[in-house]
This record gives sequence, structure tokens and C-alpha cells, in this order.
Amino acid sequence: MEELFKKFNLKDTKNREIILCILQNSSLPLSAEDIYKSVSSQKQNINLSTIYRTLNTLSEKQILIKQVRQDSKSYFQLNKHDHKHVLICNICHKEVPISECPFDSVNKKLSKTTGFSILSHNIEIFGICPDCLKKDQ
Amino acid sequence: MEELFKKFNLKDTKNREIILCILQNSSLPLSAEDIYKSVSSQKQNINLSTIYRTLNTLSEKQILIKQVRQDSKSYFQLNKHDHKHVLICNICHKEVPISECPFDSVNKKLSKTTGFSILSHNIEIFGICPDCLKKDQ
DNA sequence: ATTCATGCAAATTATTTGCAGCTTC
DNA sequence: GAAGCTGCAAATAATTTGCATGAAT
Repeated sequence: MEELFKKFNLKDTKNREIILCILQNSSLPLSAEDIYKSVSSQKQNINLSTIYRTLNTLSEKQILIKQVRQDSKSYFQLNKHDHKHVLICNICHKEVPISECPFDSVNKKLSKTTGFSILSHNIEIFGICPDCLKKDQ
Repeated sequence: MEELFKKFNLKDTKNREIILCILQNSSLPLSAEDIYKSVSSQKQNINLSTIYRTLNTLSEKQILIKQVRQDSKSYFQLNKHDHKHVLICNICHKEVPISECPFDSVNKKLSKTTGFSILSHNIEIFGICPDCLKKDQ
């Protein structure tokens, strides 16, 4: 982590380490508020605006991926090769990550037909999860 | 349009007709602000909060599809069978609609692997458009 | 006549910013 | 010690809401 910060000319501060650590340990993208609560639950304290600033600088450096969802909050995740998307249940609001990006297969076709060089995407998929489908019957 | 409103128990008002008409004539999803400006340019006037209220009620009735984008604004389009997605150029911010939803092919596989009943999705695709690619060289 | 729609101003929510003091390199 | 972080309070931007009035059925 120390190296990572050095590489991007970012100072190695405790706050950044805590925030990045929380994101590393999460299997789902997190909002600023999520991170704020997670920090608080560890009996630490980071100002919410510091969290926003950190998330934004890390996103600019492409260390994080930022995604804006229908609830009009932003969610952040580590920018690994295997970025994650989630299915969101319309009833219980559970989020279920899907194993591979369903979109990879689509990109080539799309750039062929439009001439765009495609760089990134933002996908949200809504539906009803198996549990809620059962209850519904 | 009159029938449509009747069908959904909505009063047939001039404001609603104007707003729906603007959306019908647009090939791209529009934001509340877009619609506000479009109304103004027709030398009419509708309060911005009325526009928001209208867009929301029409979305609840599934007459419109609402989409929240990375710019953290909401965009609305008519809910036809053939809903539209756009490619957004990172440089000139041009929006190019794509002819068919690249996602249709993915849905079946996804519901098989997750057990979700998939209802809707929200896709934004970013890249560099052919024009900007040329200029860049 | 009742129900619903509208305009206006004020509230709300997520996020950003200015600035003064404090860390890190 | 200079550059860059941080906390705090105040600003911003998109959207929502309360309420009194007006229009549609």
C-alpha cells in the first residue's frame, strides 16, 4: 500500500490506509457513507469530506472505479482487472455480485458498429432475487 | 395521449401533454433541465418542480424509463419496446444512440446463473468517438 | 364537489469547497 | 519548510416537499 501511494505521488496517511483497507476487504462497491460508518464502527474517526476527497483522488488516479447508481449515490470499488457488477433486488434491495462482467463480449461488436474506442461502462441490473420470488408465490 | 392518461388515471393537463410531447420528439433521453429549457424555448412556462413531479409520476406508471447517470442527473425516455442506450464520448461529450440494446443477449444467461428474475437495467458506456479519435492523432 | 395538478418557496440529500491548522516527505 | 492532508463550517446542485390556489373530471 505504501508503494502504491508512492507510485502515484500521494502521501501515505493513516486515513488513506484505513479507507483503502476497507475497500480491499469489501466484496461489494461502497458509498462514502458506507465507508464512514465502517470507520466509525472501528472506533476511528475520519471526516466525511475527507472520505469524499480521498475517494475522488483515488478514482482520478484510477486506483478506484466510481459508479453512480439509481439511488443517486456514488459507489467505489478497487480497480482490479476483474471489476464487479451487482444484481439489485427490487424488493429486498439485496445486492448480489456477478462473477464475470457480462459486457466484455459486447464491446468488440459495439466498437465495430460505431467506431468508438470503448473505455468503460457503468451497469446496474435490477430484478427480483430467488428468495423474494419464493416469498411472492 | 388523451387515452394514455385516462388508462393510468392521470388527469389530462396541458403541462403533461407538453412534457410528453417533448419526450416523444427526442431521440435521446432528456434531463429535467433539458425539458425545462425546451419548454422555455417554445415560449411556454412550466415550473421546474412540476416537471420533476410529472417525470416521476410518468416513470412510476412505467410510461417513462428513468436513468441516473455519472453526471448525477436523471434522464428520462419513453418506455417503448426498443429502449435506447447511448455511447458517451469522454472528450466531446457527444451522445450517440446505439441501435439495439446490447444487453438482451446477456439476460437469459444471467438469470440462469443467479436465479434472479431480471426486470431492467441501466447502462452507460464511455469511450472516444470516431471524430475525437481522428483529432487526437 | 372532489380529486388531483401546479406554482412558489423552503427543505432535503449527496457532494464540494474555502480556509486555517496540522502531517508527511 | 514546502507541499499536500484534514477538519470544520458553509456552499452547491439536483431533487423533493408543504401548502395554498387552480384546473380537470
